[in-house]
Amino acid sequence: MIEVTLKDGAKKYFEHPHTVADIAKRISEGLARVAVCAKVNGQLVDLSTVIARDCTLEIITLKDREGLDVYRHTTAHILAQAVKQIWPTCKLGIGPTIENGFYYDIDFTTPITQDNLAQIEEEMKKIIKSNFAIERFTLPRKEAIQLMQRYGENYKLELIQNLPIATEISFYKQGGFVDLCRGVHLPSTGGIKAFKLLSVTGAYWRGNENNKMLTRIYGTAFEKKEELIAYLEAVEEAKKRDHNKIGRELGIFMTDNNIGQGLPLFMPKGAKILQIMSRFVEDEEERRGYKLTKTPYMAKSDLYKISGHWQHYKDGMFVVGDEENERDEVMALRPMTCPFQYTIFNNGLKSYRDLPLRYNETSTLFRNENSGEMHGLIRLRQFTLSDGHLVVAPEQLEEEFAGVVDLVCYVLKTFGLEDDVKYRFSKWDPNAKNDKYIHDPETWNVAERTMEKILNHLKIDYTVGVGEAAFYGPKLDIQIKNVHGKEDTLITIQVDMFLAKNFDMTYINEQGVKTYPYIIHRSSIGCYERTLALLIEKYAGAFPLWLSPTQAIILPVSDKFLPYAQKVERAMRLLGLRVEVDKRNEKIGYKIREAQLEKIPYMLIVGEKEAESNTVSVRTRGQGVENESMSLEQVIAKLRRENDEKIIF
RNA sequence: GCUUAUGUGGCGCAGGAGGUAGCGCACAUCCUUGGUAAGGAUGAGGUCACGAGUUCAAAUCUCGUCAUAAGCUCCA
Repeated sequence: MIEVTLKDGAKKYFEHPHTVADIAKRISEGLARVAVCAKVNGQLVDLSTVIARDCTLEIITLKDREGLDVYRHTTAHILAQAVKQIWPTCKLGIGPTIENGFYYDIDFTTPITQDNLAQIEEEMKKIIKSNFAIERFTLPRKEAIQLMQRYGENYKLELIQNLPIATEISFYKQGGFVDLCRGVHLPSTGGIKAFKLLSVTGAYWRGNENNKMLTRIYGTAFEKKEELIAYLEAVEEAKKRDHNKIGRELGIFMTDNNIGQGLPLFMPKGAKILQIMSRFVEDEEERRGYKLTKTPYMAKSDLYKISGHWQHYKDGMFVVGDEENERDEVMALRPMTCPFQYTIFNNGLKSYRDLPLRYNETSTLFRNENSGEMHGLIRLRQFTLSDGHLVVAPEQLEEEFAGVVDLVCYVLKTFGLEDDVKYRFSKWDPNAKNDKYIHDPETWNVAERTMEKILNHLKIDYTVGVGEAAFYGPKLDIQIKNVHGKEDTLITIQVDMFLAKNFDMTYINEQGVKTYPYIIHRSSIGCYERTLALLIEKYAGAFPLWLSPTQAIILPVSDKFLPYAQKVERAMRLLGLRVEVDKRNEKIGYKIREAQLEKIPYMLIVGEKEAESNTVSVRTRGQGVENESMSLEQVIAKLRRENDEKIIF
């Protein structure tokens, strides 16, 4: 007797082994129709898997995440089969599922372009229509290798060679096509109802830039056509919020061919927002006991040799002067602020009474990124960081770290971003290339254990990123996704274990002994440009009042009321509100439309009625909102309150 | 840096089988002084990213450079 325990706890008994598909049928015909695969004892398996022993069984459908992944993975195999049929000489790499679809990396002998996607889709449709059975089979390692050699699949061969020696190698066969694959798959190719190939890009084999670049075809698949269409529309919709598009449309920033990549120009509106942001951050830091510094944008190479940047980060720096020429003084634009603030700390002997010492600086940095890496305001060659370093005694580390986390959370909340971020504990990778990290496993372990303790104590919900640390220490990175779903670091808090020693930073402790301090390297809102990008996307350009470059625009109904409009403007400006008057000789409907498109929070309409009664007609940028007539004092009080309390709607 | 695309007046786009460019918005002037998402007329503005090559002739073809987008690698 075989006992099968279902997800709801019910038990089924069978005298003989049955396939998962059969068991599903016995449970219900309806379930059998929607079954995609199953979990047996928690392990994902094909429907054809034979159940011969007692187990727990959960039938997976397309409503489950795993089911959808299986469905998409099968689509990736159909893509591979189609490509092999059209270009028999191409070699297959890997074809996994990703968050919103799948991709397949393929080495084409003759490169293909986006124009070929339609052709491939047609071939895929034929394969789907043929409804080939998808059969799993396994081979011993040796035979698996022979099979892949026979097919000439050298990438698959490499994958097999990296599998543990003992494992049986599994393959899937559909029609005349065989692919190395762990599985799981649909029972036949006909199960795919809606898919689309999205793009062709390059991707290095095994993610290593020293390897050959293969062609990556991205695609997605859904249970129903309507879902596919809805997904594609949602992607298009998201692109409308793209900061790189609306940031330019709204006159926040621009770029210029003659100025260069990664060097945006902030126009008056963008510059205003950046100023509001940095004033807020600097004021808040001052309130929390930070001391502002202002340090040079460049330094002699000597400084970077002490900090280790010369050894670990030279490719990322803009070096000024020729090292080969003895008469040149070799300088570099700074990629980080740390060594400068450390130098300030070192000016004068420090006592334990000086600690914790919290330095902050609105710091402009320069990093020579590779040309393809720049992206809108998110990846730049020059950017300004809300940077800072806390020099603390060992026993102060935890409290100060917690203080930094508190500041960061407060700042995120004020900008309305607190629900959009994820925390990542970024560790070093002991197996990384020699020069990526300072090699001192013991210190790394100590620092990482300390940080882990602090994070757990603060009850921060984090993921771990191995190989994501800075060259000098582990980090708590605060991650955020942009409109394309790509994740970037917004804020970083690091425990720096090496640079203090390199710079011989010490303080005299209570016992009169020279001691190395701990250093927390942190930013409070990250780099302003990147944060601005994320804010543009979050609010689709309709910033909260306190961040809006123009908070209200006064719209006179006609020229006759311009004097009153200007009176209102003066009154509001005097109290620190950022207001403009639309003086143009246009109809009121036209001016409203323009203000609406500029996403100005408030429109104050003034005409005969208002001028006589010393009021304004208030319209908000939200659609369908009734206008409200308010006295000048009322509207000023309302806007000031909204501004001062940094209210986010 | 690599892969695939793109680069036409301030912006968004047409066109371009090689024979010296169009539209909409914006801008200027005039008419209209109009009450909650585009009133009308007239006009100015570009040698089609830049450089080289092919050609009688290039914005249109070729190559290179620069820039932009998505992805890879890298990273705040």
